[in-house]
Amino acid sequence: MTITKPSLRRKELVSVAARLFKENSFDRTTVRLLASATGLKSGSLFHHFKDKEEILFAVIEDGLQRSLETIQQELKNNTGIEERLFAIIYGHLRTLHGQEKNAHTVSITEWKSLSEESKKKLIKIRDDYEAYWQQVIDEAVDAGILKGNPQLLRLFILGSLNWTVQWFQAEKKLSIKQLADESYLSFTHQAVPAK
Amino acid sequence: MTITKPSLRRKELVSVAARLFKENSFDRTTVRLLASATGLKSGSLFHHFKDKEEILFAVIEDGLQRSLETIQQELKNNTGIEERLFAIIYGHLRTLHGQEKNAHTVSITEWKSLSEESKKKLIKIRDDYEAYWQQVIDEAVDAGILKGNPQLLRLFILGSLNWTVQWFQAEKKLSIKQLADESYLSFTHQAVPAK
DNA sequence: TAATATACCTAGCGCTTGCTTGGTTTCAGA
DNA sequence: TCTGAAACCAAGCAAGCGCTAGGTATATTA
Repeated sequence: MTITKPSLRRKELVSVAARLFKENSFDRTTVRLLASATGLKSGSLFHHFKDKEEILFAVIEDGLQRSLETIQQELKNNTGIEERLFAIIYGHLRTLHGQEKNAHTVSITEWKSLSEESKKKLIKIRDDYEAYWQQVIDEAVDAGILKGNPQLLRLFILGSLNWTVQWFQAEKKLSIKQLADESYLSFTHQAVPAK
Repeated sequence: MTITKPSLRRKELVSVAARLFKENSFDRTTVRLLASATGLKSGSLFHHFKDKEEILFAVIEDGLQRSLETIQQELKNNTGIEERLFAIIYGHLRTLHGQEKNAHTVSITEWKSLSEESKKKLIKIRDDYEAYWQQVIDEAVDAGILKGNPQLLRLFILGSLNWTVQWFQAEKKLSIKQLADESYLSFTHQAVPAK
């Protein structure tokens, strides 16, 4: 076994880094800032990570993994196509705006800051995630709930949801649930099915 | 008159900067890189701009102005609500992906890199732009072409269109016109009206 | 043709960045 | 209680950053 289980401190660093990367961007978050936010000196970070990019990698991996698990769970618990479509939208928005939201946000906004090598390692999780989405959208188009090209629909819907990180603030005017309701309505032209 | 008309060189710098800011981001575009891409030495940039942020300001101002003029023109040439909705979508996508696309893209992706002071100066153009959008969407909802809360619809539609900068490459698989068609279909559930 | 402003270059300053090195503390297991 | 590894710190290096100062070309106008 070469994989060492992440230490408590490492987990803390990933969590704090996620917050800072979201607030200031990866480039403008210095190792000194991250260190002082954790009560460490800057040099000590490199006992836990070999370089700054490895921190970003850990954050994004965490964000992708979490969001994947969330929608897998959502889809397991819902069978009807209307329920499934709403569930995947809601799941996506929950990991973007709920608790521990920062990592998923960073995995979207800072993907471009990863090295090509890192992208290669993480693309599998992303592809998995998108495959789940594509499946649901294909079904929804077949059922006549959505209209248009399924692949483009996936990009349009995910795009509009991802873009919410630019403007949505949970519980300010709208709850995450309400946001999901409205998104569902905009794309399907019908209200969310009552449970 | 305190406003001096921009020199040829300045225009060239803004255009090249737009390209580089889009390709590498503002933070990772050094003044040395921009200078050498224009055949200048790094110090000479500061004869045209007082600092690096002023370059970003000029790029974003250009991008906002251009896109505003485009949709104003589009709306002037179209009267029916279906045509107007399609026209504003198409106009937005054209400034994002057509010729001179870089500035509009940067005005979206690098807005957060502006100082608060700069944002204040430019927010007026952005507000104008969004007001045109809101107007069209309000009309479309009234006419029953779109379903849902008009304000949120604006955010969802613009979000999905803005997100295309992450994945769309003009003329590779789809033309900009086709992309606009598909977007219109996804949100309205009906095909674009024939001219 | 001389005067003047504009455009550019050379050289480098001062600062911040990610990261390293070498030594010290902390703490779990024998 | 001793020992070794893991976790941390103090100090600072090398490189890159935005930007400046002072001088030189180039072009315009009188």
